[in-house]
Amino acid sequence: MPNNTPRPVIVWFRDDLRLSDHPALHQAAASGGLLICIYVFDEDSAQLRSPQARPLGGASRWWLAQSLRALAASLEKRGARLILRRGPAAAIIAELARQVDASAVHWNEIEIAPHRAVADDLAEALSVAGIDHHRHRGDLLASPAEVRTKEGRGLRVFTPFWRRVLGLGDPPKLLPAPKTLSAAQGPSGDQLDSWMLEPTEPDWAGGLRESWTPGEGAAQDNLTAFLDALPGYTEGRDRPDCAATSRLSPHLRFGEISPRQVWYAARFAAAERPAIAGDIDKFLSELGWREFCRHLLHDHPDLAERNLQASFDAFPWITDAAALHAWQRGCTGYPIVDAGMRELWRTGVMHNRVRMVVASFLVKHLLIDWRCGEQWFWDTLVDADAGSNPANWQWVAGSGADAAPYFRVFNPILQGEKFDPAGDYVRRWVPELASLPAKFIHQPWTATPFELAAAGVTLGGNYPEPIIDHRVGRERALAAYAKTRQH
DNA sequence: TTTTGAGTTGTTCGA
DNA sequence: GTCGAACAACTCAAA
Repeated sequence: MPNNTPRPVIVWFRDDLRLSDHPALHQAAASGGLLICIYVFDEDSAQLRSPQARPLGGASRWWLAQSLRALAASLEKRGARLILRRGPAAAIIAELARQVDASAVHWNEIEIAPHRAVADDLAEALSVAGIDHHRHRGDLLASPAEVRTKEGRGLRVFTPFWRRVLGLGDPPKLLPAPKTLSAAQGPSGDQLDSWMLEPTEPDWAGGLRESWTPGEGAAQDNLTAFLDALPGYTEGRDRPDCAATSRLSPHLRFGEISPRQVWYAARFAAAERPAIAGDIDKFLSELGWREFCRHLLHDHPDLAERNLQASFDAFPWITDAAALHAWQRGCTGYPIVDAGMRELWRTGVMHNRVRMVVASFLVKHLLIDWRCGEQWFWDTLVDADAGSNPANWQWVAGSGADAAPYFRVFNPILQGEKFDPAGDYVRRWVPELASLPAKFIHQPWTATPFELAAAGVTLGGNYPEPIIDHRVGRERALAAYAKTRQH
């Protein structure tokens, strides 16, 4: 006698913690089966235990926990449930699929080699078990296969790369969030707290909570508010003392919003307001950089490990634990650098302009290997992305694709005066300097003892002396780069 | 195959 | 104070 109960359909959530424009969820819901939604916290698959797939950093773990709560809540609102499991994803999902006699498993692809490899394992296990699987398009505007040179290589210069992506036209149309979901009587899962994603003793996440609301709803709100305030983005985006950036990066990182959604929202805003077309193009090109870095990672899975330009393998990096520590804690004596590093520690992000300044300082003034900086960012950024983080560090160091020329050494005083002219950004994150006049805020050592005393600043006391003289650091960097170029 | 033009984000120096 | 040149040479993409 035939069983009329529809068989369940599994949706495997990954870096796509949203309901709208979610191809896997959309298809699964449309297929009419009863849904089982699952997220697997996977630090156990062999493919994810290599240098090419590092465990999440502390800040990212915190974000993940909040984002999963938000996703679970919005699934429940629509009648479904999020099941949490921990362990090797392929084995766990294949086993679940057999247990519940699933008719199919759906997921969105992650175009990162180790994640693809895990998905390949699952696909194989499901095929053996005779269960359908559907791999849906991932969170890229274009697939790496679509953007190749005539010789079949990936593009390594941004401008031609982005022209090619733009030439492909609009990405696939957006998919609406399913209005209601029919959930299967699902098996049980883990309690989120048992994963210990959030810090307890000490609880250092206070600054993250103050700064962010993870989840799809907040991501959409941020996007709308940002596009409303977009005029002037092209200049404003470089000003850490102004709130001109989109603040979408961690939402994109965890797939709470898709790049396609950002793309269409921006294009719609441009159509409505032709006057801001230039600002829109500039903003979309930032999405292009995310895309570029991910394509680069696709072609170079060891991007976080290995210099893209092999000539840098001989670079004379210095091991200096004390200097690295001073940089990490925001105690270099350069206010703009220290402000950035403290913003990062407190909020899990750093303004883009300041990221370049602190990165240049670590790599060029201190001659510390870019991988040390990349790893620190990986641990402390809520938007730490497997593509963007190493690609941009390599860009600053000069070892990357389309890299900055060696002689581009950011002057931390000049950068501060140019992009934080009144010193508001420094005052916010380095409060011990808050009473200094703007004239000295980016170079407190040039103030007289009287002026320092009046502002309550003691150099070498409550604020450090510069750990290296700018001119000395610059000359030393240029000399080191000159040596590398001879190879 | 060869050639050509171009390449995210800067700083310093001297006229 | 402002402005242009120098800071190198190399790789990439496309014609």
